[in-house]
Amino acid sequence: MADQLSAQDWLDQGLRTLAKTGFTALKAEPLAKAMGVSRGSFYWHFADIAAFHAAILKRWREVAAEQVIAGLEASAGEVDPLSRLLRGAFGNKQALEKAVRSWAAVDPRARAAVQAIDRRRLSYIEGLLKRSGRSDNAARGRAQILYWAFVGFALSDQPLPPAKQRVVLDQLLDIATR
Amino acid sequence: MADQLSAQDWLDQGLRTLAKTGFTALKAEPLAKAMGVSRGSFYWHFADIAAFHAAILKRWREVAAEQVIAGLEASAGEVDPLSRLLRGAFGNKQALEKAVRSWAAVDPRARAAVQAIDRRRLSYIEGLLKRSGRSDNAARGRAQILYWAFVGFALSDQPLPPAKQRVVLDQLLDIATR
DNA sequence: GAACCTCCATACAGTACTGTATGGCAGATA
DNA sequence: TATCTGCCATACAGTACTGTATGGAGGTTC
Repeated sequence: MADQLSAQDWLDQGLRTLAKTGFTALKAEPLAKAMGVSRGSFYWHFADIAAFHAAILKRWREVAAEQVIAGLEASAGEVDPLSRLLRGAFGNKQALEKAVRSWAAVDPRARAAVQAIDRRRLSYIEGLLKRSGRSDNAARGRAQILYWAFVGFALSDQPLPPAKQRVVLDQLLDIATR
Repeated sequence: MADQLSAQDWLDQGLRTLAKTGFTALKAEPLAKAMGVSRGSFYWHFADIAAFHAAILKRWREVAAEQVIAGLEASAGEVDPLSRLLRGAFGNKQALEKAVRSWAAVDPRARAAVQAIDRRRLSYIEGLLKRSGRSDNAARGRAQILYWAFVGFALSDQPLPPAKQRVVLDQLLDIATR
């Protein structure tokens, strides 16, 4: 990060504070203060707050589904991808996921982004379940339930003790593969 | 609702707008305008915004767990309570649930309320599962997964078509009772 | 019927923002 | 070296709130 800022720098900072403090902190003045510049920089790179929000959501959509799925498919073959997906999803903090979904309850633009991501991920999980030999109907239902459980996990902020986490993960895999 | 307002009237209006517009609408001036009075009434019934928020959360805690559980236990006996619980939970809109959980991602007081409710409901579901003959370990894991799924459902705003909803509910009951 | 007490309106100062207008500075361009 | 351009600071007006102070109308009490 040079002494000159780019729009990307603002987006990175935006995603960080989004994950850390929530969408209510996505405002020009506090962000500028956190980056050690004035709002003049902000309003040079973005037309207004709405444009900044839109850019943040667009950036999130890029990272949220594609990156994860691409990473999974790339290193596929060694283990069951569904198993690795569940372990990855239920093993991390998901702070950004939580912040965006909280945002979506209030802002229709965030809601649209979340809905798009949901469709993308759901159909991906559904495909994985079918690939491991489920009927269309069963795969659709299981995918929905597993994904709901992930969203619930992401929103809940009581990190399970590792022992219980293993038990829950085993049961999740059992539900997914039975 | 007489022409004189009570603190309870303000709380009712607060819960309505919370479910409808989200926690960002819980402000004195817009609420007063919506009720056709001035903020003078608000600041007579509540010390400040923080006190109003605390009262809203307290009220939500009263309704959120106790009312549901009490209603279930009262009319118990005819069907499996776990089945009725799931049908009730996954069959309604849960707009208030969504609003409060979104709030909890930003405000620590809302977060505390949600955590308290989560513990209450989780242990209740766990008890139901044990009652129907599960081991402690299995009941704990299943309860966590089912509850996560409920939270995910509550937060998601794509109402399933009734046909798919029946499929998902059957699978949920299968997961719960198998 | 005069002193309450409850509930609300109005007016004020203060805060935390947004967006715009303008000017300046440092480096690239010619 | 003069100019131009990309990036930022500063200053201003405007908005949407919060909280407080004060007063006033209507019913209650003695």
